[in-house]
This record gives sequence, C-alpha cells and structure tokens, in this order.
Amino acid sequence: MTGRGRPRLADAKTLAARALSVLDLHGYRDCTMSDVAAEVGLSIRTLHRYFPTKADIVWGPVDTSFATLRRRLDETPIDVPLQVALRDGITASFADHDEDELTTRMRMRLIGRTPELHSHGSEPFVRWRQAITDFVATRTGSEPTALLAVVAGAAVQATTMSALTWWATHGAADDPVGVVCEALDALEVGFTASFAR
Amino acid sequence: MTGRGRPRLADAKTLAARALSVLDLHGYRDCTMSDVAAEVGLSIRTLHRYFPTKADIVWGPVDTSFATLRRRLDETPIDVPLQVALRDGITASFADHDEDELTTRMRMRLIGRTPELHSHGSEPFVRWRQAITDFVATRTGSEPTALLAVVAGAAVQATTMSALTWWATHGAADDPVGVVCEALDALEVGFTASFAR
DNA sequence: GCCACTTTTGGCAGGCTATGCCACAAACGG
DNA sequence: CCGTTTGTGGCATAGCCTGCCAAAAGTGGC
Repeated sequence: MTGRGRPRLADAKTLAARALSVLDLHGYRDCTMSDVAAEVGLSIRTLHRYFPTKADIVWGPVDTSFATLRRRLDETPIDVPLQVALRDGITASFADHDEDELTTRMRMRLIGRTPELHSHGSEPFVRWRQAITDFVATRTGSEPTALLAVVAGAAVQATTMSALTWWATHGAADDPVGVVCEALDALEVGFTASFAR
Repeated sequence: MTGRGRPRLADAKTLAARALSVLDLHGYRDCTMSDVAAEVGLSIRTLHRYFPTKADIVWGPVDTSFATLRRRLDETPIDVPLQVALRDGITASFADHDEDELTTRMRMRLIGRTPELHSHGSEPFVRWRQAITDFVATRTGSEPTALLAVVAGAAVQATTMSALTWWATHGAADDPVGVVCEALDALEVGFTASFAR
C-alpha cells in the first residue's frame, strides 16, 4: 500500500510510451528487446517484467481496455438496439485508455504497419471477440456457436481494429471514436449499401 | 527437370498431412519442432527446409491458394456485381487446394482452436486482404486508402477465415464453399438484417 | 542508529524458434 | 566410374521467453 520496498526506476506509463517510440522508430521487427532495454535504461530481465512479451509493449494497454467490454454489454438495457449497444460498448471499451493521443496514435500506427502484430493470440483479444459473439447470439436468440454469431464477432473485431489503425495513419480527428462508429455503421448496413450513399 | 539428384524421403503433401496431424494431436503450442521432426522421421533442419516456420506447417497451403485471388479479381468482367465477384473470387481462391477434405478440416480446426494462429502476418495473408481492398476501391470509385475500402478488406477476410474455421469445427457439409457464401452474404446485407430472416 | 521486511532489479541458465553455413549422402547422366 | 545435382543434417548463432536466485534500495519499528 505505502511506498514500502525499493521504488521503481520509472513509472509504467512513461516507460510504455518510451519503449513504444523505440519500436516505432526502428521498426518492430528490426528492434530487439535488448535495444529497447538499452534505450529505456533497464536490463532485459526487468523490461520483461514490465512487458511479459515484446507484443505486450504494443498491445498491453489495448488488451486491458478490452477486458471491460463483456461487463458493459451485460449491463446494457434490453431495449437498446443491437447495433447501438455494440457501438457504444465498443467505443467505451477503449475510450478509457488514459493515454495521450499521440501515444495512442503511434501505438495503433505501429500495429497497422506491422503484419506480425495485426492480430495476436492474447486472451483479452479472444475474449473481446467472444463477448461480441455471445451478445449477438443472446440478442438474436441463437446459440453462441451459430455460424452467423461467430462470424459477426470476427467481422466486428476486424472492423474495429482496422478502423483504429486507419485513424492512426490517415485520420485527422483527435478522437478515433467517430471513425470506429462510421466503420461499424458501414458493417451494419453492408458495405455496398454504405458506398452507395 | 528430370529425376536428377537425390530423391526426397517423402513427398511434400503427405509430409504436410503427417506433420499437421502431429500438431493437431499434441496441440500447436505444446508441440515443438523437434517433436514433429521425430514423428515424421526428419531432422529439425530438414523439417525447416520443408516448412520455413512452424506456422507454415499450418498456413502453407492456405497461403499458396491466397496468392491467386488478385488475378481472379482482375479478370472479372466489369458487369459482374461487386459482391458476386468477391464471393466467386474468394471461394475459387481456396477451392483449388488439391487436398483431401479431412486434412483441410484438421488444418482449419487447428487454426480455429489456436489463437496464436488466427491471423498470422504472412505476406500472402496481407496481400489477400489488400486485393479485396483494392477491388472494392476500384469498383466504388474510391481510393485504396479510403476508410471503408480498408475496413471492407479486413471485414471480408475475417468473415472468410472465421467461416472456414467454423466449417471445420461445426460444419456438416463436405465442402466449405456454402458456409463461406452464407457468411459473406450476411456480411453484405448486414448481420442484423440477416438474423431477422 | 540499527535491524527486519518488502519490493524492485538484474544476472545466469536453459528451452524454443528460426537462419546461415558447410559437409556429407544419394541418385542420375554421360 | 566420375562429375553434377539435390536432399539431408550437424554446428553455430541470434532472438524471444521463463524460472530461479541474489543484490540493491527503500520503509517502518525498536
């Protein structure tokens, strides 16, 4: 509770931002954990304590914000339409990043530019998609293993992530929420229909 | 050209099937390359010559079939509607597997059950998505960097892959084409609308 | 002021994936 | 039979990741 014990050399947030900028500068693939450790002034072992894997430097904060989606969807009143509930839950699930915009942008841009990172197999990422699938299944009265529920989960997740990386690269707005909403709306009505508008 | 040189110990196709069954049996994560090499009777080094990476054991044949999508889309007459062209191109791009159904099913089931494999950052996978995005952009008169084109590429890819893994796990049909078409149709008209049917 | 306790730090060893280099083995053609 | 071609595999190396354990650096109690 108190400041008992040896104090940290750096707080986790600024450490993440610095490590991220190192990866962004040299490229994810061409940058070893030793490089990151040297640049942020930690040993490799300690760096691995802050970030269990190299991918966690990039995905860590995103993953933590993923963890809240299911709870938000469960608490959504039944009279809220499906797509509205999804849109609100999703945008809310990553709106509490508590991270400055430039860092978020760098993070998502790095993901977008690094195929290796496009989808990692972390638990939060899988559970986030499963929460979508389960919610869709419940609202439509089908099983969570139904084809369309499973596919909807995958499509919604891919839509959300690609909208975020698009915002990081091309987006002009300060906030990605509008971009994600636009993408989810297009997904909802079908892409052909949304292009016709 | 001729049978010049030392002949292979096993042909690539049966080798892939055997290696795949080893991974499927022990689990992708809990199975080392040494295990696979021992079970198929090759040294680790030679195994790596057949499959450059461990993921290539699983994704290899899928990747090669990915490579043909762009050409197929380019050759599609302009009077074929967008969604029909996409559906036909996509189903055709993995219909020429030349692999027995059980192996394909095992392959896709393994992918579906292994988060680490859900999306790998290989070049064919990225180019497959880009082909979708470019085609959508061309047909709708927008830039390949437009938000909706980029998102459509990601959504279509996620839809296709999740439909394939669903078929491998739950599908009863011999052929996954029908399942993929059903998923793509749902994506096209919007999931809410397709559930209402 | 000194000691105990807590927490961070980081060195060391080891396993796994992946790659480059090189030597050996095995079949074929002339 | 010999040279060529091609598959095979050992050795070494780099990088990611993890477990274990000892040293460092603070705080609180006596």
